[in-house]
Amino acid sequence: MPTSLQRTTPRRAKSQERIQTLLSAARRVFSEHGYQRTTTAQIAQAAGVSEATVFTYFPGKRELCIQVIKDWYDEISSELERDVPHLHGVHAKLSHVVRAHLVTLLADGSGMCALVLSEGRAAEPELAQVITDCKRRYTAPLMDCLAEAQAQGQIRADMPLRLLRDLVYGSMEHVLWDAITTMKRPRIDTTAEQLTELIWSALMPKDTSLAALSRFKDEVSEALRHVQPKT
Amino acid sequence: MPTSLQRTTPRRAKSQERIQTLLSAARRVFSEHGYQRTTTAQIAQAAGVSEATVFTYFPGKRELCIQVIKDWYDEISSELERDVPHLHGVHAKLSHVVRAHLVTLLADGSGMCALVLSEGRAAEPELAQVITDCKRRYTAPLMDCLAEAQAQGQIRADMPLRLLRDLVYGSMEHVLWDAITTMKRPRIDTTAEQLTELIWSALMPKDTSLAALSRFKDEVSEALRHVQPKT
Amino acid sequence: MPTSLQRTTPRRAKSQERIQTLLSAARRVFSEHGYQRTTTAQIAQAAGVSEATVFTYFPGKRELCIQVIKDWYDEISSELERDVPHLHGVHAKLSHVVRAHLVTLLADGSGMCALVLSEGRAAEPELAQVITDCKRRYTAPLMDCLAEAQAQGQIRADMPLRLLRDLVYGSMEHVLWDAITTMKRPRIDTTAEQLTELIWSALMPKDTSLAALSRFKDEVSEALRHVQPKT
Amino acid sequence: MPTSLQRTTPRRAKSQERIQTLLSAARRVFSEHGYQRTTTAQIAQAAGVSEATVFTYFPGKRELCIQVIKDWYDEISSELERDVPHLHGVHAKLSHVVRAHLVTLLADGSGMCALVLSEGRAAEPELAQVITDCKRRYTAPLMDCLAEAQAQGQIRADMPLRLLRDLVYGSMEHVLWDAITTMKRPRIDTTAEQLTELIWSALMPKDTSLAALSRFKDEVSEALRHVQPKT
DNA sequence: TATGAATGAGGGTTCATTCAT
DNA sequence: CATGAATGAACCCTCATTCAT
Repeated sequence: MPTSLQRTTPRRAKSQERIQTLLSAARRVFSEHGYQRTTTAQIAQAAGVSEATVFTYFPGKRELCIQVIKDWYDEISSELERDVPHLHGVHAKLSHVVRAHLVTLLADGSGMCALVLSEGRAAEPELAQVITDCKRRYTAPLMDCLAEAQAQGQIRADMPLRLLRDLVYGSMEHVLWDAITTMKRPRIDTTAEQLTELIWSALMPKDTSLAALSRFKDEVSEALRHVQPKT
Repeated sequence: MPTSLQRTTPRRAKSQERIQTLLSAARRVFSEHGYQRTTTAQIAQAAGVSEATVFTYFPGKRELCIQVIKDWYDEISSELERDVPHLHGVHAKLSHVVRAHLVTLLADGSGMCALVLSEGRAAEPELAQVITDCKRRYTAPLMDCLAEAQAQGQIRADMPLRLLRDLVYGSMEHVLWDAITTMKRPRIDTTAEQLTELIWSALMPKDTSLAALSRFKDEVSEALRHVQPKT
Repeated sequence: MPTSLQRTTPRRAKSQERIQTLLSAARRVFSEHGYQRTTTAQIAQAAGVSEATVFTYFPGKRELCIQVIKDWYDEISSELERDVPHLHGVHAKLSHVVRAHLVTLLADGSGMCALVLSEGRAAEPELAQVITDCKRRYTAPLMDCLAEAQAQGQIRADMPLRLLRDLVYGSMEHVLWDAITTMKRPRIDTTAEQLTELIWSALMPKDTSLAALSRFKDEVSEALRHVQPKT
Repeated sequence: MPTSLQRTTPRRAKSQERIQTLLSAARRVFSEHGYQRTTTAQIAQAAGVSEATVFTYFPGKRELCIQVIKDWYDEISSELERDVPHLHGVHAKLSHVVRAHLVTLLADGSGMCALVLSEGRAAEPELAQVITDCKRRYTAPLMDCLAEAQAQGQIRADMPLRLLRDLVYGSMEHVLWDAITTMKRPRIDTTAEQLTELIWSALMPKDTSLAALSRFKDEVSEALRHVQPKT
């Protein structure tokens, strides 16, 4: 499609552009200073527009920040939703999610990590609620996987799923916040592997006994008999 | 015998009493509204004194909040330091710490939980620093125990201690914050036991062969499912 | 043609106009009450705007006052810089400066005199510094002239220039402050002439002797021979 | 008289002592920080008493400061009143007063100089009034002498006495304030001599013809320079 | 639509002074 | 008498938000 045609809807396009400019500027400023310490004046300046224009497109500072957070979660949630299904096995998925989480929140200098970790618990209740909601979708790919794994006995089923989520994401948040406050960036790969391993140990059914292994041996033998070529 | 007409907040109190009154009032208000949304006027009113009196005893709002937090951490840290040494075995200590943590932060209606969880990540850097420092002492009884246990091979030594701390306290914070935001108080006993059990599993030294097998099993199972779909 | 209903302080003014309005109002209020006793609320009221508007245009009370003082010194310094060079002879320049100083500071009811005399010595160090700096420029036309006159032997050179400045401006300040505190306005013309005469006596070289006059007579006679028409 | 007897009026003595302690402490603090920036708390602390005690002996901060200033002026005025009469001749008295003034205000580190110079013009009208009054007595020894000298034709009588006072004390104040703000202590002896000499020149009766000639010379010289440029 | 301009609604802090003990 | 304790009354400043142009 030719570029020139896109000029047929300049109004709308302009409007959308403006919104994007604002969101982008707002993300930058909110990331750097946090919600409370960011002023609408800073955002307007960063976006190169007047302060009033911010309020033309967003009802207020809070709503703008909410949108920023929603958009960001959209991005990283989409990524997970796109990638996780292609992985096979609970362990692989867990490993991927852990690594992706750390990479996303540590590797980029976006500061969004500090924003969501901080505002997720901040005094602004609406913000905290939005973050809580966004987290639900973000954690779904892994949680769904874990739920299924529990149902199939691949991981221990004697723990509420909710607690597993606390274990996984709580640990990671603690790691991240520690990194943020101490300003020491840990080796992401090592940390991801270690964290995965730790969590994995916790997830394992208690009865991973020799008996179970024995049963498993039979399964494998039987299976192998049916499989010849490299899939 | 004191004056027959006793007031809860006498108009003229001894310095120490007034300080306690103020700290107590401040703890109540800060707990309920968080640091930022609390005004010095609210604190003064809650303490039954004029706003200026607050500043007679504390240099400012921040310092008052810091003292509130320090005092609270003092209390719960002392408790741990008193009780933990009497327990024998890593598991017993872990179990106690987890349970005490949940009890302290969930059972009382003080709201201090929300305050420290929230302000520990909030925009006021000085507060966050104080909380970080207090946490160090608070987590020491368990962390010392875990360090020793690592040295003696009672728990896995292939993980940095720091990561174990993230696992333990991160999980708990997540549980707590979840409880705060959803306003659903979980069964403390059950949750404490389950959490202890989960963490304990993660801490156990790996029986390498079993673990490897276990993970191998997961991979193979997953592979089989795809190789011979719905046999 | 502008709107038929003109206000002295239109609710929406151009930035420059508002700044002028504020500076003008501030000059009035600061002049009357001095820096410390002036409140930002008073200035806002005098300018017919809200208190917040004051802070839209000036970083704070101090900066506003500084601007008021700078502007005022700009005016009177420019005047001197414009007029003094057209005058010939040290005496004429001294006479003009003294008269202009008294006229400026006594004749107008601006009260700026009291402000600069007072704040020039007040507790606010930044203000005092600004006034000191402004005075340097203000006194330059005369001081440069005196310096040159010293070099050419027209006035006594055995005194530090600095002391001559103290003599000239110290005397005048004392006269002015006396007028302010006693609320008696002296006859400006008379006072200016007398003060000039007093100072001039002090500036004269000690050796204005007959010998020098004798030499001078020759000079004049010689000169007159070359000059015919009325210059 | 034996010391023990003085103990028969301990109450009164104690009271007087306390007042002296307070005045002494107040002088120290006011001198250092100026009136406005001094708090009653500072004074109380410096005196080693409680803040309330200050108000037991003085109606308020202002009155205390007034007393401090009065006492100080008493001291230096008494000194002058004691010494000046012993001197003979106008010049000797002028010389002494100038020197004594500079010595008193520059040599001691009391800071009273800055206090009276500053508060003499400050926004607190009552203080300024007190200082004005004190100055009258302080300047009297010299002013009386000058008045008499005028009557006797020893110094020029064509100037109001008031103006001579402005000349003398204005010059000195300017010198002092300059010293205070630039923090450069001038050589007191040299400055005193030079200032005396300058002022003395101004005070001398005009030898009318010489003076007129002198001024005429200045005018002619200037004119000649323009009439026959660069001959 | 975009904005320059203006502001309402607080917030934290200071300090001279009062008063019951 | 001395004071520990308490406070009333300001004051400067911030900022999200509104509105006329």
